[in-house]
Amino acid sequence: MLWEINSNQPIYLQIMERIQSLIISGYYKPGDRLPSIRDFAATASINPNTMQKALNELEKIDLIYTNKTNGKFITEDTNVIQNLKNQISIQYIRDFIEKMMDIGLNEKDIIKNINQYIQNNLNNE
Amino acid sequence: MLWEINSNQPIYLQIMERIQSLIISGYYKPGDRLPSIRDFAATASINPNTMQKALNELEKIDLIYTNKTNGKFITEDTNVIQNLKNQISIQYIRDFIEKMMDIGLNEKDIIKNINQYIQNNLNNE
DNA sequence: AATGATGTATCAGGGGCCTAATGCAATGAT
DNA sequence: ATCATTGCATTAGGCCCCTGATACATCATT
Repeated sequence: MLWEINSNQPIYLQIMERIQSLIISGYYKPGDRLPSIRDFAATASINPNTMQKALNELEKIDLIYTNKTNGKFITEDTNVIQNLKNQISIQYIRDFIEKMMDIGLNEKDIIKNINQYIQNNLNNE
Repeated sequence: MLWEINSNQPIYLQIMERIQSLIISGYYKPGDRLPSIRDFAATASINPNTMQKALNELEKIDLIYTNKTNGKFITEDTNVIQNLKNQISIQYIRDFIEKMMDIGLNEKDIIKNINQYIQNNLNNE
């Protein structure tokens, strides 16, 4: 698993989004136990305090919960996960289209370009 | 013109990308003179130092140039602009697809979702 | 009962970003 | 010549982020 850190955004937000994706994609399943903060931080090569901050963000939106001193676990409410997945995907699309239109491309350009990109780069099957 | 500032990324980078889009989209044309740093900063409601930092970034990639004490101007090399536009659009597509796949969507999902979004939200003509 | 693992909290130091306030050199306009 | 404009540079202060170190309470295990 990769934990690439880009310098232009707070690390704790990048980690937050990364783990969020792992949950939404199903890599981590409802009820799964996350690694301990210390282990998790070591794996991601960041400070435990920073990892804690990232996990707190995920707890704020009910994606994970804490079981006393047993650790942190993925929510068992699949609706929370599915709703977030829908919301995030729409947000990604919205941001993407906005950026593309900002540089002067219209709907047709966008559709054409992305189809072309996928044809050229992703159909390796 | 809107100058929305988001808190999770350095302001000078957001301003840099914003002006870059204005050039790429053709709002600012080759040879156009930009507002003075002081005026530009006031318009965007940021500090002149921050605006200067943003403009320096644009100058680094030869998108603008400085004419002594006359001000800063858009490059007259249309190739630089066109190449950057191509590069940026590919980068946006790449980042978008990566994020979408990170949350568990495949190529077909992506194409389907974005087509659906455009159908529902952008065809107001 | 003792130990280890876990979450949680705090403190100090450093770095980057942003603002505010100045100052300076060069150029164009008057 | 004088003045305003412009780019450019510097300094100081504040804020947030990140790290490193440390400490504490709780729970499960032994």
